[in-house]
Amino acid sequence: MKVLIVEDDPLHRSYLHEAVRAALPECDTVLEAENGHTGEVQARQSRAEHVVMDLQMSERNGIEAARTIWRERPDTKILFWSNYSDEAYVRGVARIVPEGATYGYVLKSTSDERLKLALRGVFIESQCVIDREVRGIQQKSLGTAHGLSDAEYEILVDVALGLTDKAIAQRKKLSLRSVQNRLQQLYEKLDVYEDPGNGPEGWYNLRMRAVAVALLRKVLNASALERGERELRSARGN
Amino acid sequence: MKVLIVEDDPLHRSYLHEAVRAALPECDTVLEAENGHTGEVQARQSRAEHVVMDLQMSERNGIEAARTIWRERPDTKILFWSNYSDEAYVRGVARIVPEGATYGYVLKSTSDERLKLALRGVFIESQCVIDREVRGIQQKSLGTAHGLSDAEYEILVDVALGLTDKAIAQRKKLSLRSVQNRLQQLYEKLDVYEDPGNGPEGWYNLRMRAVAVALLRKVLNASALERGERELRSARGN
DNA sequence: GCAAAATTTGCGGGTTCCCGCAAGACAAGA
DNA sequence: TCTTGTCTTGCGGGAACCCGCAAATTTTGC
Repeated sequence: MKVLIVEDDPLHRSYLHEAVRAALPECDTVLEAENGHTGEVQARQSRAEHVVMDLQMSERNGIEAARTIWRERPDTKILFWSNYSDEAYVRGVARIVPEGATYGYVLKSTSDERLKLALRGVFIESQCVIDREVRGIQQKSLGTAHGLSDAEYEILVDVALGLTDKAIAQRKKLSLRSVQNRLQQLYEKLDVYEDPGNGPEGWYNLRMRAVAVALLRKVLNASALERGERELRSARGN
Repeated sequence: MKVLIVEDDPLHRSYLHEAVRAALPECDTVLEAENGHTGEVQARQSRAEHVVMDLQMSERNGIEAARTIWRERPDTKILFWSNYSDEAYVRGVARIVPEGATYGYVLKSTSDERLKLALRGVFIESQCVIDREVRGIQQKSLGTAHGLSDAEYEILVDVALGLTDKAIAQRKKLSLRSVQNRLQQLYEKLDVYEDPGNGPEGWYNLRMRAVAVALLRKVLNASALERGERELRSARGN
């Protein structure tokens, strides 16, 4: 059994190495990669079916890398291992998990014990192991309470990239007014309308404010923006 | 001699602990804090004059903590130790350094040797030690080439928070038109005007696009936004 | 102290955004 | 089939944004 570790921080990498050795005596080789790009290459060459993946690496982040790995071999088991449980990351991972794939998502702050359980759960028992905190975010993100639907999320990204309503309409094959409707839903859900009595009226530019709120709440983050920007550019150049 | 380490990641914390022990034999006590808030408290209680500070911690980030520490004792020597050299962080640190204070800024990816040199340089020799990469960002940020002036940066933050032109005018005590002028400078510097021939005209909402570009280039980041939001709220509630 | 340079301000207009209103489109269910 | 609910689209208008132009003001350099 082979395990590939993709993690850019050397300290965390060697910690993971130890953890894998300790948790999985049946594992005979542990490979390491220091960013998403070399991670993809290593996974392809070594045919490793078990991967521990950091999100948020320079060069190429974990979500991108995981996507291409899963595209090539959808039965690869991936344990995501991240500092943050930003809604944007959780949503990003959920978007790329193939049908029936087994994966896990644990925070770097979890105990050694929990990490060990996650490693065995995902790699040996083929369970999906998701940390409580992360699970909480996932629920919130799906629960219609103040969670955004996929449609709303996509339009949020487009707006955040700086596209006009017209451009979004064209991209999404919708009428101008429909785009604006979705925007209004977004404004509602993100609770952007001003508290009456808190400063004069017209204090906020709703469009911008919605994005600001999304960023502050981590519904959106820089890495999601980068992803959006790349997609936009590639859509242009075809 | 006392050294206080403020760092939320336990692995990095113990690594730093070792590094301090090795680099500074004259240091008799090493204290640790796991976020900005407890860091401030520890600094106050222990009267430590030497601090190694992570930026980007939950609870209270390094810039905030450093500011209050320096406010109480401006001669404290602080070595910032961060994963990133985002322009927003570099600018954030530069904003709070008191006149004549000695500090350093090194990346977590530097070698043990360079870290050691930085520790001795800042704490013993009272030099300012700044990593090459960080220095590069600093230059770029100050060089008028495509760097933003303080005025432009501030307006960028206001826009990014979602304020209307009118609101910004009021806040900054300027006329509406002046705010719009500053915005135009911003659009120019961030190079937001579309490549003619790249899609139809009117593809971008300049206001939003400027913020998106700033985020993508790390001129602005989530932590700068949070800082702005706090300031905004406190300005409201007085 | 004065002239040049940079900033600030007002005006006017074209464009985009924000949104209420109401008429179609489509699916699920009685 | 008819109702009910959700989603989409068009129309219209008020507000905000973007910006060229030119006068007023402040800052800078000598």
